Amino acid sequence: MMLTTLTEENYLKAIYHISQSTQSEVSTNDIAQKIDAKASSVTDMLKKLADKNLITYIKYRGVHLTEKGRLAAVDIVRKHRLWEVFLVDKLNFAWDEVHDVAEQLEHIKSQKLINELDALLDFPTHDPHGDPIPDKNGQIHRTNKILLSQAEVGKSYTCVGVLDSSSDFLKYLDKHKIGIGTSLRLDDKEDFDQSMHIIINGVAIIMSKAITNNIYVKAHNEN
Amino acid sequence: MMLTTLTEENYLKAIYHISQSTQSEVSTNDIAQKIDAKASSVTDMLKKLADKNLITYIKYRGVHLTEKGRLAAVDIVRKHRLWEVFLVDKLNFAWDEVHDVAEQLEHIKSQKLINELDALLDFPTHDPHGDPIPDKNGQIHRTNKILLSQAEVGKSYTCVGVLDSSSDFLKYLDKHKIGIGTSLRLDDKEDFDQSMHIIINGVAIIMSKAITNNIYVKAHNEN
DNA sequence: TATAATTTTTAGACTAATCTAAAAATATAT
DNA sequence: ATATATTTTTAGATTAGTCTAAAAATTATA
Repeated sequence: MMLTTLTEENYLKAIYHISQSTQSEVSTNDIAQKIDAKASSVTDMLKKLADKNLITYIKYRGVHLTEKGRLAAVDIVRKHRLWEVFLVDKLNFAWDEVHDVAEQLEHIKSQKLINELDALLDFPTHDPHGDPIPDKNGQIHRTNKILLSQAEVGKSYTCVGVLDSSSDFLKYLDKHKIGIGTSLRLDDKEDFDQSMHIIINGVAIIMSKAITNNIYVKAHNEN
Repeated sequence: MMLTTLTEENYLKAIYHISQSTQSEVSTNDIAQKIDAKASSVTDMLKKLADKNLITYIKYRGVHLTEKGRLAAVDIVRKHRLWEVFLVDKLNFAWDEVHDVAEQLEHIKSQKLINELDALLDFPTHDPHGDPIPDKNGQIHRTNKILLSQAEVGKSYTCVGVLDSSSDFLKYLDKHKIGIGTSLRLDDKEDFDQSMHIIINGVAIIMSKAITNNIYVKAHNEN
């Protein structure tokens, strides 16, 4: 098993995350934007990753991860999310403070470390933002969640995750006492701007589409 | 405050540890040996560290840490030792397994992380090998320990640390149920080879000078 | 104290990851 | 279908950290 450098790992992770949303081939520019590097730098790295059989790369045609590359990427995601749980559950980090530190911790190389951490945290299935934690074999147990913006008026939901994990957005949620597991009911929806009337803990608040588009929920009485 | 790279941190730590044993100026060759690099590479790095005011460096004369450099080095040592405690106390690592992982973890940059880790571990003062953990201000609380080889026949002692932390040596100690906090009594000492007759948990064992030279003890009824 | 041995530094080169600027390929629009 | 715009790649340079080989300085020895 060939060692991956920290930089390679960051590229794999970026390709993985982009391919999650686009489904199709991942473009050089998209990676460049995600990594915050120039497209020319990305091209160089893509050649390197292709040489290592971590991606398939055809000039001008974009890339996708090989199975080997996907496993490597998922392993980093697993570590990232486990560390996030550790930071929140054991070290009193707020959920908007964990990302930068987890970005560093995810690159620590030790199988025993991550296995024991998993056990210490009691084998969590989701990170503090509601994202699923891949298991040891790279399997991801997905919940059938929808965006709050897609919810039906009159129904009740549980908040199961967030799309945007920016600090500003998470602070908004904290301010309104919304977190993973919070129950809410959609009372009404304005046709004009899609803003929603939501009841949380008996309190009514109005959320703009910008907000509801970034909260994942699961309908009550579903699995 | 200027950021230090991972490599710079490793050099600072090496210089710190060497200067602990030698007291005087640290030589290029000693650093090269510790870092496992060529002397020419070390010279290059010394210039860089001197430019950053982390060491004072006079060509051909060796180096020593400035106060700024000492604080940076001690901060890394603090992190290393706290992580070692974490690995042993929370993640079930044996004391001969912690070093390599702690070498990686010590470079994670987050003040909050290390403060919270310290609290989680209940503010430990010593790492699993008995070495003192520097406090937040870089102060080190030293115990007046002696090597077991210097102990007096007939007296009782407590094991407070080890000099050699190699895996082989630590496994030897594990095998004979010797750890930090273990009580022992020096029953006799051979003039010929300085081997010692030690009583541990009522069991008598004989230790060669090679062993007793690597165990730190504190006499009973001392502070 | 002159010579030999050792240590340290310099000079020049290499690798990984990055950049800018220009060229090539692909996609879009008239 | 041709021109224009965008994306991607190439070419060449840069930086951090490392190396080898040779030169310079220091230390040890006779």
